[in-house]
Amino acid sequence: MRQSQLFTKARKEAPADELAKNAKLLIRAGYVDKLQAGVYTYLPLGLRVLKKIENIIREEMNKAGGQEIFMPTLQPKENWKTTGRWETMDDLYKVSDTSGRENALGPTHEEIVVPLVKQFVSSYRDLPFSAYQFQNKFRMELRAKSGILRGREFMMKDMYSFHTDEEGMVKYYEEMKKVYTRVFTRVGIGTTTFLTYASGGSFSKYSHEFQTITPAGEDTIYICDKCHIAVNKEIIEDLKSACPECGGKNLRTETSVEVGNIFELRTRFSEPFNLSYKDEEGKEQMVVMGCYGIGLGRVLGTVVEVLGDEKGLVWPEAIAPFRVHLVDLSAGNEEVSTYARALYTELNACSIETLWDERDLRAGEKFAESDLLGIPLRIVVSKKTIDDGGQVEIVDRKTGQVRMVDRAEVFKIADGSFTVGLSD
RNA sequence: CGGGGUGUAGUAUAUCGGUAGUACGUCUGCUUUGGGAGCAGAUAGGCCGAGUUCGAUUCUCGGCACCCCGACCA
Repeated sequence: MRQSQLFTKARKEAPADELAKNAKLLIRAGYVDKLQAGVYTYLPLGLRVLKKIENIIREEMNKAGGQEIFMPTLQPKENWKTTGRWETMDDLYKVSDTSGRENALGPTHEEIVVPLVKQFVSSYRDLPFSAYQFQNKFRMELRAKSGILRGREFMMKDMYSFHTDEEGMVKYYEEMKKVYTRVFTRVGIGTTTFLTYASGGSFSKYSHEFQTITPAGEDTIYICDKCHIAVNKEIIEDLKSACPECGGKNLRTETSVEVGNIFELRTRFSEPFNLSYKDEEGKEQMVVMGCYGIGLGRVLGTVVEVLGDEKGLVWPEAIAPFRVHLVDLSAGNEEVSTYARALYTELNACSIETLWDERDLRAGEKFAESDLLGIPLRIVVSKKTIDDGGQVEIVDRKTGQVRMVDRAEVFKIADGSFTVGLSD
């Protein structure tokens, strides 16, 4: 994409009232726009990142056998009455239309997915399976905060699994722990994200959260480095400050943000909707459920919190909006301009996503903005690089390492065999 | 929801009970071109409502919005 055609523009300064690093950087760089507290627009660059995160999650969910669906936001009051949550869920948005009909704006989708699958499940032969979706959730947070980390409307992946018995559900649940670990590794926060024991609420003994260490978080976790797991604040007392896996008491305290969670729902929702099946003997049994959530915006914001530096955003390759930022310093020089255009065309031909900054601006401005945008590899083309024997300069955004390389070498990026900053 | 803070141009800010100033941005022109460059010109602002006052952006009250702390967060 040509940067001159991008309708958003980077700003020099962040809004004064934003304190959260993720909000400051994402707004400055033109990735998101705040409409109101906890409600954000994803602009072209931000949406590209969000979609990449979405696709990684989609791949992993599909691998785990998940079937993608898309359920409505507008949900009839009756469904929520059935589970009792119309009254008990404090952060439920309730809307009524001119006919007086009341609906909930979905904060989660058990109330929808359970009646849905009830239509299709009647025998043990129909189980198990899992269904998931990417959907905007609405939660009336009394206090939206921390930029995009805690919003009132946010994109979430929610998956629901259905099983004949607890054993099958637990097996799948255990599998999902691994799937989630893979997701967070792939989006670039693997080393700072911990499977965390949390309170099971009304459903089971424990649930599990995925917590990423960052001072921007609002949770406290206790990490057992030996087992590479953590325990959250709510249950650390119950566990007598010991690791639930090895019993060790040598736990490290960290501030963290919850990027995902998995719950054993068991029959909490199958009961009220009477979601049952006939077993091998023809006996009626309750379907056993699990559910698995990941907040996409929160993952994006967390990556910014963890990796962003004083110059701006820093994206892991897997979720960067573009792979290459082609900084063209031709400044009206035909030779340089032609060279840059040809390079851009070739990069596109190799399917290397490239943002070409062909705007007529001074170099300093372009570099500063390039740093802000955080695209992993910067390729600089200028009079200087051309006079240097037709080489280009490649800069690794993360490490700041600079290398002059032969032009042909640039295209090794296409098959991943070339990365700046790695050993020579 | 309890407490605290802040509302002035697109952004960041200054001043003031009496014509609202600066920087950045944006627009025009010229120069410049490896770290947010220069010159000239232009553009654009007092959150909303009520009260006090000859006069309110400024003082008072109410509302709203945003940020922070707490509570809450299947």
